[in-house]
Amino acid sequence: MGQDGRHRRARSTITDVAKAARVHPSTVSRALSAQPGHILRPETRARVVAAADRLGYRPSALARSLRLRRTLTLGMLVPDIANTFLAGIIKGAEEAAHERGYALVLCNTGDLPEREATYIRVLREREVDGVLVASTRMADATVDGMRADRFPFVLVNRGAGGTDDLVVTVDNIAAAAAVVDHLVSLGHTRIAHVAGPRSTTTGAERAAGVVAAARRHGVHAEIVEAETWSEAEGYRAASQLFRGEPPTAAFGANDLLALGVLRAAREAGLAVPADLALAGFNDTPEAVLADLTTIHVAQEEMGAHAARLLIARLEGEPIAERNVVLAAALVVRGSTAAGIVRRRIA
Amino acid sequence: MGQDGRHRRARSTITDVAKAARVHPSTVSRALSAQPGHILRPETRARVVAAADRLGYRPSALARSLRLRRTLTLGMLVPDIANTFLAGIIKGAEEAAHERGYALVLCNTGDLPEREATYIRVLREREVDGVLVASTRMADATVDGMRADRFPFVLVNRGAGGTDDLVVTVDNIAAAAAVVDHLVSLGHTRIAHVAGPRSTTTGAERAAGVVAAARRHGVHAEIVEAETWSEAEGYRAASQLFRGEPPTAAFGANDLLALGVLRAAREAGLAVPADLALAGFNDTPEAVLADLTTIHVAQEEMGAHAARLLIARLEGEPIAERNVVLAAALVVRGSTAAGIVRRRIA
DNA sequence: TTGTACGCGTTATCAA
DNA sequence: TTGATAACGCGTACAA
Repeated sequence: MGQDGRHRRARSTITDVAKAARVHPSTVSRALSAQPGHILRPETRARVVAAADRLGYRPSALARSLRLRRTLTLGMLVPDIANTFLAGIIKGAEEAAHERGYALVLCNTGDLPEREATYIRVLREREVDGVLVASTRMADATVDGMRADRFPFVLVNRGAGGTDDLVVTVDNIAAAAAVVDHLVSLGHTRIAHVAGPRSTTTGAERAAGVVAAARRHGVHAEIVEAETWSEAEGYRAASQLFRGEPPTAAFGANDLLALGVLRAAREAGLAVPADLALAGFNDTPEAVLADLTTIHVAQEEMGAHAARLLIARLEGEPIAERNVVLAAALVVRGSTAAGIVRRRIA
Repeated sequence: MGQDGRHRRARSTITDVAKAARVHPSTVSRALSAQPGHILRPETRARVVAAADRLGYRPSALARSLRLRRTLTLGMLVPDIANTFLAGIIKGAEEAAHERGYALVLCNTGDLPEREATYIRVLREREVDGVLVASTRMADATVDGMRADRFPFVLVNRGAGGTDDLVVTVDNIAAAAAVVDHLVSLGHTRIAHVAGPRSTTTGAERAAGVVAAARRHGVHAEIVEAETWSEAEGYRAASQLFRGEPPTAAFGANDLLALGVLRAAREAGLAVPADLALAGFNDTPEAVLADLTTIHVAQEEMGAHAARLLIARLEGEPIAERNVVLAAALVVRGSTAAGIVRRRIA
C-alpha cells in the first residue's frame, strides 16, 4: 500500500469486499443497503459488514448514480454569494438538502444571463436532479428550456414566468405597501422609492406596492430606478433625488440600495432620520448595523422551503402549494424614528 | 416524445447519436472530444456533429467520470456561508474552479467537528477530486485521515497541522502586530485584545502577534478569549473588560468580534473613538459600515488561489509554493481617528 | 438465501 | 480511419 508515488491508493470496491467476505458482489450490495426485500442470513451479513469495515469500503456514489439514474445532487444558481441576503437563502437550502441526503452545487452567476445559461448546461451535464434558481435576471429562454424538457426546478425570490412553476417568494407588494403605510403614518407625504431593476420581478413588484399604497393614501411617490441591486447604484439613483427639493422619506428596494441612499443623503447634508426617514428591504446584517427600518424576510426558511419543495417534486411526494408566498414583517428601527418625525409633523 | 406523464423524456445517449450518424459509439466519442490523437474523416465528424446537434446530445458527466476516474468536482468546507468574509473566499474559489472546468460542492459545517467529518465522508463518497477546507475547527483526526489516504486537500485561512500540507493563509502575526503598532503610534499603552478561540490557529496566531508587538513596544496588552468568532461573543468578552478601568484601545480578532466590542462599549458609556480606539480584522463590508479600522485581506484572491493550488495538485502541475502566505494591509478608519487620540495623549 | 448476468453511458485499447 | 471489446463500480431481475 502506498507504493504509488503521485496517486493515492485506490479505494476498495464492492468486489474487494466480496472477495474478502467470500461472497458475490451482489450479496455485498444487498447486505449493505438495508432494503426491506433483502433477506439474508445474519451470519453472512455480519461477515460482509466486517469485511467492509476492515477495508474501509465506501460505495461509489458515482457508479450508484449511473445505475440508479439519479445523483442526489441539486444545483443552485445565485447572482452573488457575497450578498448577505442570498447567503441566508443558500444556507437554508444547503441545510435542508443535506438533511434529505442531497448535496448542493453552488453556481455564482454574477447576474449575467450568459453565465446562467452556461451553468445550467453544466449542471445538466452533471445530471443534477434539479436546480434552485435564485437568480433574478435569468433570460426567460433558459427557464423556458427547462420547462420544455420538464427538468425540475424551483424559483426562489423571483417571480414565475409560467403559471405552473414551483416558486417560493415573499409578498413583495404587501411588504412594500407596509413600508409606505409606516412612512405615511409618521406624517410623510413626499416619499421617494429607489426601485430595483425593472427587468426583475422583485424590483417591479416592490415598486408596484409603493405606487398602490401611495395612491391609496393620496400621497406623492417619486420613483427612480437602480440598474443593479447594489449600494453604488443606490447612491447614484439617490443623488438625482437630492438635486432639487428632497423628499422627507426614502425607501430603498433592498437594504443595499438604502445604504447607498444613506451615503448620498449624508453627502447632501441630510441627517437620517432628522431630515430624511429611510427604509430598506430584507433585514440583512447591514440593516441592523445601520439601524435601518426594513422588511424582515426569513431567508433561511425561504431557502429551506425551496429545497424541500424541489425534493418533494423529485421524490414524487404530494405538493400542497406550487406557489409559496412567505409573509414578511416590518421592522422599525432608528432610521424612521418617530420622535424625529413628530417634530417634522408639528 | 413526452408520452410519459411524470418523468421527463430521457436524454439521448452516445448510442442514440451513433445510430443516427450510422457510426459506432466510439466514433462519436472521438468526434466530439477534440483530442490531438483523434484523426477522423471530416465528413464523418460532420455527420456525427450534425446528429448530436439534432438530438440535443449532452455527454453524461457521470459516466465519463466513472470511466475517467475523476469528477472534475471540488468540495469546499466552510464554517458559515453567511459570514461575509468567508463569502468572499467562496466566491473566489468558485470562480477559479469553474474557470478550469471544475464545479464546487459547498458544505456548511457550522463549525461543528462532527458535521465536518460527515461532510468529508459524503464528499469522498461522491468522489470529488479534492477539497478546500476553510473550516477553522476541524478535528485533526479528519485532516490526518485525508493525509493518510493521500487525498488531495488545501487548507484555507487555517493553519497547517502537518508540515507538508498545501496551505493558503494570511500573515496573521504580522498583521496583528501592525494593528498594535498603529495603536501604540497613536499613544495607547493599555490595549485590550479580544482573541478568537485558542483552539483555532487563526485565533492563536493573531493573539501571538499582539503579545509580541506589545512586548516590543513595552506596553500592556490584556487578552480575553472569545469562544466563537461571533458578534455576541465579542460583546460578552468585552463586557468583562469594561468592568474595571477600561483600556484606551481594543482590537477584535475579527470584525465581528470588534462589532461586539463596539456594542459593549456603547453600553458602558464609552464613545468610539473618543473614549476607546477600536480595530478589527478582515475588512468585511460590516467594517466599512461601522467605520472600523481593520486589516484588509484579499478574500477572493485567497479563495481563487486555494482553488488553483488544489487544481494544480490534481493535474500534476508544478507547485511553486506549498505554503502561500498572503500579505494583508492595515486600513485606518474613523474608529481609531488620530484627532481624538491626540487629545488623549495631550 | 445466494449467485449469475446484464446494463447504466463513457472512453481507452486493440484489431481491422 | 473506423469498429469491436472491455472496463469503470454498482444494483437488480432472474435463476438456482
